[in-house]
Amino acid sequence: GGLRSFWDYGPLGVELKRNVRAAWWKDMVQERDNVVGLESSIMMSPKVWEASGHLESFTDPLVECMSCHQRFRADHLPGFHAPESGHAEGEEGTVDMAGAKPPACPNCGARDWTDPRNFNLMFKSFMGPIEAEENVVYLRPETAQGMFVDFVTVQAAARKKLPFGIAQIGKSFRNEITPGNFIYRTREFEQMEMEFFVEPGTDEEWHEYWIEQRLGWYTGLGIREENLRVREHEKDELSHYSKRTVDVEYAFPFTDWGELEGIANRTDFDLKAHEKMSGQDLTYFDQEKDERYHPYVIEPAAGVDRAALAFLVDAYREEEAPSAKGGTEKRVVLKLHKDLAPIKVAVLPLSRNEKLVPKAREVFDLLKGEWMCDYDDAGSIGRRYRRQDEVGTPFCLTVDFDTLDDNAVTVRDRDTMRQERVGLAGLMSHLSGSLREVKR
RNA sequence: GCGGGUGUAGCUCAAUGGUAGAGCCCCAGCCUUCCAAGCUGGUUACGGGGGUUCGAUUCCCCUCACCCGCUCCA
Repeated sequence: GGLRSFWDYGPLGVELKRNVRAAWWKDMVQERDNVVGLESSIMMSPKVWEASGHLESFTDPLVECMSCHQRFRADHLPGFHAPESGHAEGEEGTVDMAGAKPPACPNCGARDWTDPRNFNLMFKSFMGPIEAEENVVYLRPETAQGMFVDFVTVQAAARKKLPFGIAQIGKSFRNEITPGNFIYRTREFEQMEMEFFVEPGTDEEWHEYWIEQRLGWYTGLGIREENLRVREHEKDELSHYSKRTVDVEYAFPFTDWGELEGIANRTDFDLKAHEKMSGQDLTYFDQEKDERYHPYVIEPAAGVDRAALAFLVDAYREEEAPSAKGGTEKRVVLKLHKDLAPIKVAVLPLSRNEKLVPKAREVFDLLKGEWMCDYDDAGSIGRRYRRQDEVGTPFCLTVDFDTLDDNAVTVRDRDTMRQERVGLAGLMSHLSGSLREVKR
């Protein structure tokens, strides 16, 4: 049996996700001299979540109509007192009867409610053998706090001056009330977050910069522009830490638009909050200006799983292709960007002929150290091409009887289905050129 | 969590109160030497538990999971 909202990625899915992470890391860390990486732990001192506001603001007080069983946020209905914030989930509030009747249910009009109940979105556990309140620990609901808590240490160790960023990829956990839509909203998910620390006053400009950068990342990896948009958050939907947030949204087939990434101006909220809680000085010393201040933070926060899903959906095509019998037939092909394709090269002997197989193995061995390759000798060559098309493999190499004489293979292109003859001596460099990242 | 719906093979479906078939896929062999060919054979399923019954995939209950809506976010 499964567990609601938890998913496993199979052999191809795990490669796709690895490639999404790698593409992000390359773009955000490797190719920038003002961004460094970090891997912080999933469990942190509960004080961190107290300081960040997640213990308080990640709590939704819910009431349920006893008549129609619809649920509403208690603080959105007049007459309710939510449980005092910052306390344990499950704690009950009260109905304020001083204000006459309880509110009418917006759905059915009844006035019969359950008591408001706090629902915190953080998973919790207990550290050590005693399951007591003082031993409660939380699974992080975002990776960002690691960057804030470690800000001073990383800044000093990496010897970075503002503006600079700290990037992290890792799992986060949120006890969502309603997960769903496959891997779109899950309770365990993976984030790619970067906190970019800037001088206050330059934050709005940098915000614009990162919005543009992040859009370019998606389109550079093949997402069609018409399926992307940027949406400004309304004032009342801003997170507790945010001055301004825009979402990068994708036109998922199951919803009109769904969020891929949030790009937030977190101001100096987090650094100041941690400073207050810990007593540690979290200011930055600006040598040129000879002053100390709390940097503002611009945060592009993306979901690995959502990005993978968007890339997958966007790449799926059904095409008319000529068939061997003369007519046309449907060809299913994943036109994934080459950087994202789970398998880069498939090695296919034309048949299981005893002379072809060892030669094909030789070609596979030649390439396997450099790229994720597949070896397949089962079925007709046409069938094997289509299999690779379906999983988005950019190139198929066919070892035929001529190979035994000319030491060359046929390189077949996924998108054009065209073939060219390439000698084994130049095969590596040929493929390197073909698979090289498409520069924006 | 609440309301509604649904669970049969990897996928799409079928049948049945007497323990399940098909197409596609997959595997093996033959054949075949560049775009899902053909022939032969083969693997794989009633989500789980309980009840009624001589017998349950079928009827009932519970449970788990998925889909749609409410709600939320990376």
